[in-house]
Amino acid sequence: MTTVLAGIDFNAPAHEVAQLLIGTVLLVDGVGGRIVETEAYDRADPASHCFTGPSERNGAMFGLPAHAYVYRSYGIHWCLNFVCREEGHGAGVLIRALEPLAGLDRMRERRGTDQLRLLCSGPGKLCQALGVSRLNNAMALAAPPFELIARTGPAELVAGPRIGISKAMEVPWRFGLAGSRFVSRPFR
DNA sequence: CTTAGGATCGCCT
DNA sequence: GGCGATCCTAAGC
Repeated sequence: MTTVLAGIDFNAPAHEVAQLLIGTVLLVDGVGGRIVETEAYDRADPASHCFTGPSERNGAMFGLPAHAYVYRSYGIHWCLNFVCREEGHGAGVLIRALEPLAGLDRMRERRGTDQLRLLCSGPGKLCQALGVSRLNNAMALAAPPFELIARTGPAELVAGPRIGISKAMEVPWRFGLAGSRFVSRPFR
């Protein structure tokens, strides 16, 4: 099984994969859009779920690269990560926001809003819009229902501190597509 | 515009 | 028993 998908080698540091993912298109069962915001988390990172080692919840992060790690946030929302592997350790990239492109009607139905900007502008929102749940945990990104499509041209990136964490707040591992109005919060 | 609080699950100390 | 890689709503300025 290859670790290369959409021209990206997932057997690489999470902060590199996080940048390469910006601009690629993610579909789940034909529903999705362009990735415009990501965050990287790795094994040496106190803010990461894998920092303290494998557990029932984070096991997928220590599994195969180019697979999904889905966890429940605040007991309510689902969040989707792409598993990377650095030096044999677990790491992941949190998918934080998409620019909606395909399956808009299904997204509107699942999200309960007509406003394009509110469909996928956050990790919990995009999982709801794409129908991602625990069922998708540890699934290969190379096979249905997942589909990852390489970007056609270069992407201009912006970076900043990650959102919603209380540790390692100085690490600038939040990445976005410059100028996109579909990010969860503006970059400054 | 900003801030505060509630929902609610699983892991951690 | 505490605390999140969140989101929504309501209230305050």
